[in-house]
Amino acid sequence: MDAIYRPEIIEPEAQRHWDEKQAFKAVEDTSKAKYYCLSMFPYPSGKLHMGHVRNYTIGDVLARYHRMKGFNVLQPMGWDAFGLPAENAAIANDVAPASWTYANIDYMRGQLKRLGLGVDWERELATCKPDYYRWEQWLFTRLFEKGVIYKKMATVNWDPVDHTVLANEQVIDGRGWRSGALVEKRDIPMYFFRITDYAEELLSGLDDLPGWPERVKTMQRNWIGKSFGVEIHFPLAERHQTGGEVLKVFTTRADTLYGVTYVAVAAEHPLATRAAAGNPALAEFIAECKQGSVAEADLATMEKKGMDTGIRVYHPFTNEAVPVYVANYVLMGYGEGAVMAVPAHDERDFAFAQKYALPIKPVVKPVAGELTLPLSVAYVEQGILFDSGDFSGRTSQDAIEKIALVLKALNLGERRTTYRLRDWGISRQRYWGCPIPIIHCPTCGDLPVPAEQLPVTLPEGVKIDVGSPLKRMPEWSNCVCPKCGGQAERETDTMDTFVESSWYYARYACPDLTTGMLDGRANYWLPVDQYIGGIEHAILHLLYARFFHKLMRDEGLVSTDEPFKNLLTQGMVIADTFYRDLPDGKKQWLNPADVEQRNGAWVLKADGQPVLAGGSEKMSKSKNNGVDPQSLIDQYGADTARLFMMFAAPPEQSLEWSDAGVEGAHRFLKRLWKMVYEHVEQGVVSAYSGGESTEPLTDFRRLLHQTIDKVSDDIERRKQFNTAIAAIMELMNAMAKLEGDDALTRGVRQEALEAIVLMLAPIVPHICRILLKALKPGACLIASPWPTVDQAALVRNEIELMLQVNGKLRGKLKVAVDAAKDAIEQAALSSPEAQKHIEGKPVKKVVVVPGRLVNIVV
RNA sequence: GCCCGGGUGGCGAAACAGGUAGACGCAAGGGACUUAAAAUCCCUCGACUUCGGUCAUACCGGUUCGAGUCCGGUCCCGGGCACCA
Repeated sequence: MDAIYRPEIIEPEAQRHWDEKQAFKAVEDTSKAKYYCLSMFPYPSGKLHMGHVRNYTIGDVLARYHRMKGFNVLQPMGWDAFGLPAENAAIANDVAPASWTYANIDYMRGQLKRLGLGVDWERELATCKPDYYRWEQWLFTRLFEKGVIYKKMATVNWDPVDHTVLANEQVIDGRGWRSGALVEKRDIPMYFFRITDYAEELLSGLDDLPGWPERVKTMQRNWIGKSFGVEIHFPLAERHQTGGEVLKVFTTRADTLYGVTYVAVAAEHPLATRAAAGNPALAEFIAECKQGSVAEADLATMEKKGMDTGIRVYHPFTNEAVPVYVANYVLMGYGEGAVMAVPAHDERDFAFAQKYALPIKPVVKPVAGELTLPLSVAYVEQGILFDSGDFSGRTSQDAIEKIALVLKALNLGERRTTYRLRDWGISRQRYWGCPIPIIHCPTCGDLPVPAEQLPVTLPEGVKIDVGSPLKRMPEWSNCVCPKCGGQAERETDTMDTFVESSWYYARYACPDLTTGMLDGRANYWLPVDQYIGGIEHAILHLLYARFFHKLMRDEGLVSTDEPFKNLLTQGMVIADTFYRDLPDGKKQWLNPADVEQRNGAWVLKADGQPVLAGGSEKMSKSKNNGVDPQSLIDQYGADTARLFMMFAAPPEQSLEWSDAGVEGAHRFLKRLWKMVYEHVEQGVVSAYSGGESTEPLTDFRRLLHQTIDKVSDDIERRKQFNTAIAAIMELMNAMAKLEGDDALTRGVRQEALEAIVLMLAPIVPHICRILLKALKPGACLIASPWPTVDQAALVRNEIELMLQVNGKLRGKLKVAVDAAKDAIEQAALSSPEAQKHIEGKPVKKVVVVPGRLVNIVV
């Protein structure tokens, strides 16, 4: 064994060794329990950033740990290779998206291998390859025929200067990021997945996922947004006849029906369009509402505006006329695109009514007490109805039931359950994505591409500028109708990249399959036992993947209901952002590595000129604040990078990036190396295996086995690696104090070092491989089992209790481990520390918490 | 704006089920070794203190013998909001 720790030598050697042995090749084996450990695959943005290192190290620690515990482990890796950044890079650097993407994949694969991940690289896949996306297209055609996919109009961000559709990210302050033009909303035809058909199952299925973090399930529940309410019809004619025209609204607060003072409809609502026909001012307002982005965050924060349509509807019970407003805050896509407004009992309606001097009519008061009138804020709680006709005096809950019944009898509404969840629009007017396998025939309509003609291959090597080149490639889009044989055209839109990432976890089971999407191997490996990824995917990706799993199940492709049994959502690695304002009003984002602080101000290192700080955000390409781990790995090695990342914070917590402490992690590995070196230099010894002992050795062995117990629990149950590492550090500190070179002491030291090396192996595998071979010549790390706890070593006779008087710590008390409660009380009361603070005052009671403390209350 | 998290020493954090606040590490200061430096090793390290203690887990209030942990409210930071992935 070398006296000096040299990661630059031992790490490549270990990686070469594992490669040659195919150490991490996963083979289906029904004789062993399987463990499918999956980290979310990366988008090949160019270089790894610290968030990737965190994600993949967590996954690798869990995979290697379970391997040591005897599981048949699968840990694959691949590339989420379609997407917008490739098009942006292609425009900026005048390269084809495909070659940019493949070059990034090659570079990042090298970086991942350098991290020493225990990945089965034979299963690697890239979603931009036809052998992957052809099965996505195949499933699409089946779902299209089944009616799970349909076409309808949808609103997008339209850049009127570049004549292109913009992603929400590309709209900055209501303007296109490249052109600077004011963005407009535009309706275009798109394909949709009927995810709302699965809303109920997606919601109830969350209850069967005990291995998911509660916060993720809460977010998904809120996103699906099941609400029980009442659909209410407001007739358009004063003397309503059954079958006459009505305006439908949905509300969860039917109890406030008598407080309705206006009805608000979305700008796209047919009633608004009708009213605008003879009203230029209204038409102009509706046009104004159609400006700006479609993002909900923008809609929700903009100024609430509205305009009277002049149309009146009639209250279903009182027959009073109610004005219909067009309001920019009403969403066409939710409910009926119309809401009944009750200013007295809804904050948003209250503000709107005040702005437009509309009446505010309270009809619900608290169960105990009265409303102070006039209202200064909306009263939004439920309560007791008043001024509500026959319903006055009823509770809100009761009134909702009764009102629904009466409406039903009048044929003017009924109880209804709605979901906030909307169908999933997957059409993208972009080039670098999976082509939607549809053929448009002027005589036969929209037809799915026949299975034998799949895949519809995306032409690579295409140069692009603004917009999708597919729309300008008739040689690609012209085709023959599979039904009538006439001249037809291919769909030129591509799919949302969330579609690819919704099923890749299943394809890893059989990435080489050329005759189908999935085979029986998928049912061996699925569900994923442990899924690890950023919390930013809590809703969209994880919901879409759950949905897709159910679609595949209903096609008979998989046999389970849910794809991911256990989920670990790692916190974001965030870093400062810096920028400069460019003359054209755009921002130039600068990497934190190129920026430094001089005299209290941030400047660019290159030119010394000031830059602006933009706050901390998750590391991303768009904000250029990713920190490349490469220099860290080059300088200290992969083990140090892994150890440092795992020690910095618990996985679920967000982590502000700082490299302070890297030295410490490296120092720890050097210390470990030295400790093993000095031990083995004295000759081979076998580990302590029972028999005689001394008090210090018994105490040390108790700590050793407590540590094994704690580290196992930290990794397996708590998935908290920082405390596992801290416990091992404590153990090593205690061992450093252990004196003597006699055979007994050296045997205990051998036992401890073997355990330490094995416990650290999932985190820092390269160094542990060498250290284990030094400790036990001929031993193979990746075939070694996890250390076991010697229960006998844990036994103790005496414990220390905290002694409190009135909840304040006053001393400590040593008692026998099996001491009776009375004896503990007596010992506590008679102790000098307690006597001193009792000062003769009467003792009210004594609280004894077994194994913890005694509290004397005076 | 809405939904979900978070806030503890100079810094990253620990305290797992309401029971010793600050484990472990970083930085800093002091010392040993060295011609010197690096490396390594040892010690100190929340604030105040009359050296008895007192205060302290973003802020305000509550429950409890006892609150970083539970409840109500406020402020700040991060994630998501359906076309970034």
